[in-house]
Amino acid sequence: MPEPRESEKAITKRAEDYGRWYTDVIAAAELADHSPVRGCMVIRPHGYAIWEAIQRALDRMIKKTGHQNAYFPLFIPESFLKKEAQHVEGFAPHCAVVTHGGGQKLEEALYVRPTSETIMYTMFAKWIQSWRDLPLLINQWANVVRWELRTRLFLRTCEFLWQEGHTAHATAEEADAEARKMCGVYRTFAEEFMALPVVSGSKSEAERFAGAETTYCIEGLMQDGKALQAGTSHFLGQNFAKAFDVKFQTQDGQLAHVWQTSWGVSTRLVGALIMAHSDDTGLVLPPKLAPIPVAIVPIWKGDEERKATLGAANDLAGKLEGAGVENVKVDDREGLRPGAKYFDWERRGVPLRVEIGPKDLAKSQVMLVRRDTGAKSPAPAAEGPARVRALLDEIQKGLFDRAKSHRDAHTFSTDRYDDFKKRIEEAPGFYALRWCGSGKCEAEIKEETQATLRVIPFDSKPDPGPCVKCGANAPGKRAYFARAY
RNA sequence: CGGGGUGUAGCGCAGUCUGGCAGCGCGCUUGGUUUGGGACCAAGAGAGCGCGGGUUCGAAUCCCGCCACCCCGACCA
Repeated sequence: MPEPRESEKAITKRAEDYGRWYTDVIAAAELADHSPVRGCMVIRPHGYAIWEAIQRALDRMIKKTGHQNAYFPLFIPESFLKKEAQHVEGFAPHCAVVTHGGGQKLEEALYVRPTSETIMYTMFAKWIQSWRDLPLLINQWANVVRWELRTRLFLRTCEFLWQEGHTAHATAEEADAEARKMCGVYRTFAEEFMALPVVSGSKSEAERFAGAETTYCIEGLMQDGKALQAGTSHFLGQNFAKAFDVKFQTQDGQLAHVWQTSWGVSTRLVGALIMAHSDDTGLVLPPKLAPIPVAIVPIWKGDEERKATLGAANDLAGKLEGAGVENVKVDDREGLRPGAKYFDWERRGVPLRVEIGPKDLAKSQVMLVRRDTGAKSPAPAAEGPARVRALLDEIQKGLFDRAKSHRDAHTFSTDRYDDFKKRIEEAPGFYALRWCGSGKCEAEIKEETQATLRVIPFDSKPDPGPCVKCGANAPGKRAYFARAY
């Protein structure tokens, strides 16, 4: 690809400064902007359209697994938040609190929700009486607020959008299975829609959600070798049920607390998408989540050619819509030369560009250009719609494969601590290490290497041996450590 | 919250040391010619220099205070 013009702000090269590159890509693709309120972002139309695509696909999956959407209040009475000890300890310091309303000081302060366990389970307690009311499977799409000190667009902002699922079950086994199931749903979503390979598994005690018994997660690896938690799912045990008195009568007439789960993904996924696939030219989006999967650029000289190529472009767009490819964009802008249009769509991450010029019309063909590889190939006009569909599938798969080889190439294993310490500097990525399970070793590793325990993968076998840090027996699976966002 | 940096037109910057009435490129507007990888010509619009004080005949430039944002570390989806 050609060098950007000097006069225009260039996108910083990834190799030069990955953080700045990330910011530049977001600006160039007009995904989001910093708001006047510190730590908060404005999601611009193109960025929001990506979130909507994520929502559309994920909402369908959540409903297919039996959950229903509902909506709970933004405000949570202070006393609710304080009912579960671990939970309040984890969240209270990061909350925004409303103390006044209607010009008067409130009797009880209202917390702006950092997550909705407490308000939801207060209601669950009212709704659940019998085992027949279980399982209760609720999801909500909402905004939440956490008073973060250091923020980055999409990855960490004080307010963010997310989906939070909350369920109640009759048995621990069922609830744990639910938490695992939803982690699996996230994994499928990440891999099939985002083209992002992830490692799924459980978190360590130190990394788990405040108030949970177990936290499961999916972890992706970004192009710079840093890990990103892309989704979490928690088995809450009866911790909240006891705090909020969520009880039901069993089939044999006993009174029992429910077993619960909660799980969520957020607008952080948009950040993951950006960092997983984009390049030095700008945004690269997987076709399944691209607001505009195909942009058709007619090329003309004079009115006659304009009419002919624009006509062919509109014709193809119509056929694509008919073939199930929605939101195809015909770039009929006057006053912009074709090259300028190419750059424009490339920056915005449109997966496939179709060029139709007089030469193509003469040969009854269209020119197809992939965003991910830059490969340009002609296709007979009659086969245009079919070729476009096939190429979009190829791009979706190609992005996943590329991300997966990158992930695999940056997943290492070592048994020597000094080796790990050295290599995490030179080659960031996942490091599969034997770990004795102690929080002390985990904390020391973090202190000394800035790497945290990201995940203990589901699909790996126990590999007993000495703990990489203390040498004590590590009987279980290897844990994946990485530096993370 | 600690360390570093930056605030001048929508964006990127120059001007600040050595005070003298704000400039360049891109973008934008209008008209025309263009259109197979960021078009060209012409004419325009647009900021009073992050905010508040001060010093001075005069402050974007000097002094004091504050704020915001960015980057790097401690906490989190």
